[in-house]
Amino acid sequence: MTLRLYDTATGEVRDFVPLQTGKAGVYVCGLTVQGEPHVGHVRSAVNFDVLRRWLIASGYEVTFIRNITDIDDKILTKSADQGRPWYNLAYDMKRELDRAYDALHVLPPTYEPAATGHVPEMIELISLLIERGHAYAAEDASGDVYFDVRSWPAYGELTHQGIDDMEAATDADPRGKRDPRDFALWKGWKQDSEPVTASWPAPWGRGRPGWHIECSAMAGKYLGDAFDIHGGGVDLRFPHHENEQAQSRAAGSRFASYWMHNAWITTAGEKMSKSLGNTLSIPGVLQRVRGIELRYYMVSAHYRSHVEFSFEALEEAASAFRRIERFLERVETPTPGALPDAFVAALDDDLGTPAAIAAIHDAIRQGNVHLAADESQAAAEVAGSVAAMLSVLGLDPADPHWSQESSGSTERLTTAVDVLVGVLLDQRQTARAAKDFATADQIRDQIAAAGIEIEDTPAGPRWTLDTSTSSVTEGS
RNA sequence: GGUGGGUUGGCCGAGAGGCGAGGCAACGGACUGCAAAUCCGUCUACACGGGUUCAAAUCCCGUACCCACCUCCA
Repeated sequence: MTLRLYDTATGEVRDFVPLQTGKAGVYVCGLTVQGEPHVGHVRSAVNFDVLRRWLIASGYEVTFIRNITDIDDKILTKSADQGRPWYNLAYDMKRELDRAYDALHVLPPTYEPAATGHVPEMIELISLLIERGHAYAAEDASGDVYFDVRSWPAYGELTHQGIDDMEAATDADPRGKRDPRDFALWKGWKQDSEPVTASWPAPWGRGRPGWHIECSAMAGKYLGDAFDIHGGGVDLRFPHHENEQAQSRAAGSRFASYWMHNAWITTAGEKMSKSLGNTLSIPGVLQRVRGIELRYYMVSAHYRSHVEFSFEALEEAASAFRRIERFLERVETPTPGALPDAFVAALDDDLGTPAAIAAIHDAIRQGNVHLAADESQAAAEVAGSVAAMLSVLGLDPADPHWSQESSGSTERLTTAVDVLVGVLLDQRQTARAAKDFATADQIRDQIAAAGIEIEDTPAGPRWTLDTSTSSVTEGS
């Protein structure tokens, strides 16, 4: 069984053949840190995190690079509006992003290069492109440097477009471009509107790097002139990835062997208005469900499928996930288990996470049957297998990462609640033994009103927090 | 205009010529003092119109509607 991946460049699912046996180099476009991360941003990160975990589980030694863009027009504009240095805004938002990644258990990359830390590499690359006749300094006084699209016949190959078929750029300002589709590799410093801290010296004058050149320079530095997989959101295919590939190849690199793009997650056809944007920010969504449940929701759809985000669907996914957790909780000590063939086949088929999750649910039904039949050994084996599958998807509830949030005081609180609920449950058991069911039910209702669910099991009653009732009501 | 994708049961969401993915919800049954959890069962869907085929949700042609990208975007 070999891993097969959908490659945007060829438009088909094909066998993954790494450049070096047993190794995989992956570059994923991270974010421009200019605002609070929302569910859409994180979907990309989660999808490529699953890719990474699966490569590792399949025996690959993975080098995983995900950049951050910490200088661009928006950052400069926003920070100016907010009256603070651009690097402070970028840094704050970067920390916000880290928190979001962490909340979703997205593993830290091998390295996370920032654009501002790689200006010399970019200047070197731009110089090379100029030397080779694929880039030129603007024919006006802007100080910009552009990539010459017409000098690279393969331009458009990634997205299967011909230059002449592209809509003429409506962007009003052709500046000193030879062709409207030429894109900026270097942006000259605008003395009157941009802080000097946002500029770097270069052979063609002070300025800052264009967006596309960043990724080419950083991917080249950390993964070499040829690497296996380049990923990002669908919207990045053009122009970002097309441009990246063109400039890297024009500079003599082979660049990525496979291009993977995740689909969008959107809301009911509406634009992300301010109010919607707020509720879809990661901290906002995490007031409704736990991070592990949000991750399950994202993983339960295929990464190339467009997802229409809704809290209803999210809650539904959370319910499904709780079924998984309940099974795991009922098994005392899982025996380390292997990944079922169906699960492996699912992920090998272009990361078929929905089928992989179906395999998990199949195992759980089987495990529940074992539990019902009091076959604890068999159940423990199933639980081990389930845990192994969940772990590959970053969804193992037993992973210490997920309990990180509960600090020592939370643990003590849990213990305290356990004792208190225990007292009530003892009273209820006494009432039940006396067949005083009215009292027994009254006690259960009181406990339920506090958000705690009671289950009577052969081993006695047990309580769990009722996570399905949202602790937070929607604001108006 | 160009490029890419979509329309699946009450809902979410897979599949991509034949074998009822999976989940959520609902309903019936078992279990329970009653519940909950769990198990068993029920709900047999693929936008529309043609065509190919022994066989089509899946392939082909056409129609409708939707979305993304071609400008910053995960």
